Amino acid sequence: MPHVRTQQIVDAAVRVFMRKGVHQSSVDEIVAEAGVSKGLVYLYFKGKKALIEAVMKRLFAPDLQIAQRLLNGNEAVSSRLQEYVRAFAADVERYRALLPLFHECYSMLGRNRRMRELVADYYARQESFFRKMVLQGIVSGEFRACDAETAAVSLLALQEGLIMRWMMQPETTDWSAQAEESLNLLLRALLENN
Amino acid sequence: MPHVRTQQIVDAAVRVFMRKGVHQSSVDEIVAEAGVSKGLVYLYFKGKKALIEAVMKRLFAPDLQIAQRLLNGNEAVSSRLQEYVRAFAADVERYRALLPLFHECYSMLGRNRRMRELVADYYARQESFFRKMVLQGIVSGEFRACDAETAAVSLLALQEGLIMRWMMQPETTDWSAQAEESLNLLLRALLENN
Amino acid sequence: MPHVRTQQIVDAAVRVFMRKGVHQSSVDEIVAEAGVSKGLVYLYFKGKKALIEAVMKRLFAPDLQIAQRLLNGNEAVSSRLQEYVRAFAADVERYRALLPLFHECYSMLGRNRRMRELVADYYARQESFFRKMVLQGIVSGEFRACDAETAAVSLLALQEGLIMRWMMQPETTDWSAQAEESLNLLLRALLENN
Amino acid sequence: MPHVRTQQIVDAAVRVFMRKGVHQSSVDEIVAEAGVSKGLVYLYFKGKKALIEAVMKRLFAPDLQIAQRLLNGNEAVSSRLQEYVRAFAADVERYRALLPLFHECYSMLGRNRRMRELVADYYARQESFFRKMVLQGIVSGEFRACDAETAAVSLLALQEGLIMRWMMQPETTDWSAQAEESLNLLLRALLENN
DNA sequence: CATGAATGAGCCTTCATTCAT
DNA sequence: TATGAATGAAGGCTCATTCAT
Repeated sequence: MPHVRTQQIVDAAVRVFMRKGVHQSSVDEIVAEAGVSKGLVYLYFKGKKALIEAVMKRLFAPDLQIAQRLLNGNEAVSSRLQEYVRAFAADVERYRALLPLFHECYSMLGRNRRMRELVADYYARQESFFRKMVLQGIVSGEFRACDAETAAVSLLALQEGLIMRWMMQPETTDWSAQAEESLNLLLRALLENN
Repeated sequence: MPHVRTQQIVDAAVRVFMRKGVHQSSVDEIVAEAGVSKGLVYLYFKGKKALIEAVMKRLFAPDLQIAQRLLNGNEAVSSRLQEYVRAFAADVERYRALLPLFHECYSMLGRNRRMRELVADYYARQESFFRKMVLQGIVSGEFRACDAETAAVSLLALQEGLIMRWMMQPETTDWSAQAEESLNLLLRALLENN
Repeated sequence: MPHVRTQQIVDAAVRVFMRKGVHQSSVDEIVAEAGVSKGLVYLYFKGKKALIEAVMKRLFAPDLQIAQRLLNGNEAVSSRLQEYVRAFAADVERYRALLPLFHECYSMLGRNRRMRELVADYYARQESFFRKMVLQGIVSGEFRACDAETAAVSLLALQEGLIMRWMMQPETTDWSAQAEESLNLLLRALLENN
Repeated sequence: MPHVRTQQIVDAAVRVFMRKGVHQSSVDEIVAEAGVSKGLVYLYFKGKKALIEAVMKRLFAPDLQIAQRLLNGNEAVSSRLQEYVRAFAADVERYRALLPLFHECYSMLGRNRRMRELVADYYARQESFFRKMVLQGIVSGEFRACDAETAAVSLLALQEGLIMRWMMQPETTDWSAQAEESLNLLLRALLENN
């Protein structure tokens, strides 16, 4: 799968998709951007749909690395969640041009099983990360004995909602701070002596 | 603008978009659904883009009526927010087939100023509703003296995030309850004696 | 069905198919020949396949008119069959450039149900014509009491086989005479006092 | 030409052509079926056209062995022709999946000189066989003094026509019997005392 | 106001063929 | 001999948009 040519084409597709959106981009444009022939795309991908899926797969991949690292940290869960939010905010900042892409993908969910599985998998992992973090907090006595599932769902929803808000108001200057404040508000509901 | 023919076409467009999505729907299909001629669509709308915008305008409109009513209520803010969540959940349940449509719109935000304004306006109103509610709570002593802006943003983000989650996991049986639990968690961070 | 535009497109398709064959002809060429836009073809025909079917339908149609006329004649069956062969030979002569077309169609029979039905129908009618003629001959005492079915099948086979032979040896000068001689040979097996 | 690799490729091509037809088959499929590399095909054949020609050459080749054997037989010509028909019917039965292939070839005749020569040669041999048989019959007094050429042409046409009929009506159960009946009818026109 | 026949640019995809290795 | 990655021309088809009536 990490074939050099696959990489090259997916990279180009990401760039073109960022510029024009998925539906407005033609295979010709991707081909031109990648510097390969049109036929080659169909040698490595079954069609445009498959290429889109590959692009999304690639875009979803890196987000979970931060989570994995933080899961094994020693600091307070609150601190680690705050660090996560900061890292995530930086990530989103860097790939902000990709946000519309995600929404295009989300809009396919009802009609594309592969895409649905891809996205569902990503969200399951994210939720799992939050749940584990909350459980760590409860076990260590940092958090009160709340329902970890509800907390995880709320944290995830908060994250997603903030991204959406950010997409709609790109002029917000200090998005990272806003995200942290929201997180802190929610943490207040989780912390023990509060 | 509220011409009877305009209405007829937009209604048909909504139905077709629900069935197939915005990009997969052709003007021919909408025309057939509306029972009008193709030329008529171009008499009332400048093009497909304008039609999509009209459709979204219509879809964004009604959601805020509940909010307006609750804003003038007498019960505790917590109760009214809970009621809002229930009403909203019921609404989303009813129009769940439209969710992908919204995402298609969101994906246009970067390249369509009209759409951006439309959506931004909607979110501004939503946020305003939450902010006013929080302020009411603070004034009445129900909520502690927190930052109303942050609270409003968080409530809005929570709402959006939950919708997205629901879209991705349509099998979730009791979505309304889940939403209420998340709201309660956040309320815990806002209530005075907690 | 006999829409003026349909006619126009089918006519053009016949001409292009005659020049290049079915598979070597592109829709663009047909469109250019017909002097209409590409989209129009797809307004009247579901696709290239459907267009080919329409072409064949048209080509099969006229052959049966002669047969119908001869069926109601008063002369001896032998004479009328001879006349049929002459008329048919003239017809084939005129449309000789179309013969490869028929073979292209025949080669589709296994993978195209519509085409199969079309051709089967044509052959059923032809056979019916020959059977009725033979029966007329038997009833009138011109022919001996033979199996009309076998005779019809043989006449039909003879006709098809001669066409094929002619296609393969276009240089044959007097094809009509050859066809008549073959018919006479077969008639010898059918006539009473022989 | 009878190189082992050539054989291997042509064999594979025949199998693929039988499954999908000439035009619907890609070089890739033939290559996969043959288990060789794509480049190799172009090493042994100038292109797809040349490969098709090689395939047809192979398919036309074996049919004449029966004829040769029967030509040297001692039995009555009628009997031998009947035997020929039976053998031929069995042959066609066995290779019925190839019939569409022949029609695809026939449709190329007008635009492919090589193919034309190939087919013409085959038919010349077939006709020659029938002519010799008829002449044997005339010499031996079994047949009346008819025009051997006309008789041969008729026999050949009958054979071809019957094959075509069979291709179009694959459901015909006893094709061999039908063929024999048709032959007998024609023989009636050739036999002396009739 | 209203129609719907007509347009044509543009898209995705296929596939015979080549060539560096 | 043999490979198979790479090519790119060409094809079928869609669909937003126009315009004569």
